[in-house]
Amino acid sequence: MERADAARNRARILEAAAALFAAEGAPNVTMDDIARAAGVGRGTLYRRYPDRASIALALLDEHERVLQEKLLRGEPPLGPGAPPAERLAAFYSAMVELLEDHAHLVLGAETGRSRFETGAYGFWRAHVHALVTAAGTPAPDALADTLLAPLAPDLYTYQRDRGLTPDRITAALTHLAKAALS
Amino acid sequence: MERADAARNRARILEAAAALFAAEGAPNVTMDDIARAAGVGRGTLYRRYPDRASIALALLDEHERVLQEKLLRGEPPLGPGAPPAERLAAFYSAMVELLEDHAHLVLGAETGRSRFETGAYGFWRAHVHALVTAAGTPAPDALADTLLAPLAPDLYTYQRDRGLTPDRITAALTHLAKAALS
DNA sequence: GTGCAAGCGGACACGGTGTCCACTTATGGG
DNA sequence: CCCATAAGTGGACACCGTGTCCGCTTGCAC
Repeated sequence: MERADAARNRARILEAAAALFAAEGAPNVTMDDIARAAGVGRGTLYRRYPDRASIALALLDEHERVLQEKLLRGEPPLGPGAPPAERLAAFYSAMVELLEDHAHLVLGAETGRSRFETGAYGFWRAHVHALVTAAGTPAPDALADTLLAPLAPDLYTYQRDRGLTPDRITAALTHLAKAALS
Repeated sequence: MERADAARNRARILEAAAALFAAEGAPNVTMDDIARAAGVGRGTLYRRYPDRASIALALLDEHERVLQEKLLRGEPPLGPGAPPAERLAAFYSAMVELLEDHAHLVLGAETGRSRFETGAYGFWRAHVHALVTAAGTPAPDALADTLLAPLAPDLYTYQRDRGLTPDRITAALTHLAKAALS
């Protein structure tokens, strides 16, 4: 059971972190900043979240769960029922939305390889792997990662900064999905 | 004009850095390590290379130039003359070879977004963009980045660590190339 | 009200980065 | 051949972020 003050502090930490990530960009926010903004000590912060990535993960968790639920049990084409190529295209489109809303705040903290170690990546990977296998393409193991690569938060923010619109990125991904799983 | 001792130190720095990157993995090597191994002071090191990424870049430069030359003026299918889909597949294959030889040593230093800021990425991007445009696909701007994403060094080392072989990765990329630019 | 464990927070040590400046040395002109 | 000079050198230093540790506080159950 969690003590009341602990719960309150957890909420304050997440709230403060979300605000700071949004204002400064996740990589520019230090653990110290977060602790100070939340009005807690460093020790308290580290007790729950050993690093920035785990805070980002906690902030993302809810949004990811919603999408995961839709993939497993939602309506086609996102959920089961549609042909693999269309399910992949729908997944891409949903992920672009998710990135558009949250990449600049949060995903920036998942720098480099740590991205692949998260549970979320495992889920996306399993989903795409199933689609790829259903479509009967060669080397499904490798192809699943390959098809997830364009969703790297780093790449997305880079593309957005270069002036590409979400629509245009989605268009490219839709073409890719249809072509790769035909 | 560069003084003789400066040239000698530059060579020693690059040699020491290459050895350390190979032995310890690029992210685990500090600037101090490199300076000590090269037998120069920190100031000397920083004078030429302000960070690890610039050292990695210098080490990669030669290999990248060779491939770039082949893309511009080499034999088909890598060079001009073959259909876009086959040129892209050949490019993927060559990049996998390059990653296999050097990713674990060097590309690890190009962490996160800095990858996109390098001249090399610009070159790959222009090349793929030309192929994509020639193939007449929609949203060529976005698609060029999308098709380069699977070559991220982070992803490559992750796939290799998970047991995927270069052959298998190349197979997935070949399928992707043929499918995307048909 | 009281005992106590969970929670708290700031002080601390560590390690890496990047800067700065007094010293050294190669180089080219006299 | 030697000297003036500017490029080059190297290590000391200050700064910053991280993560840990431990004495104190506080909520909770009885």
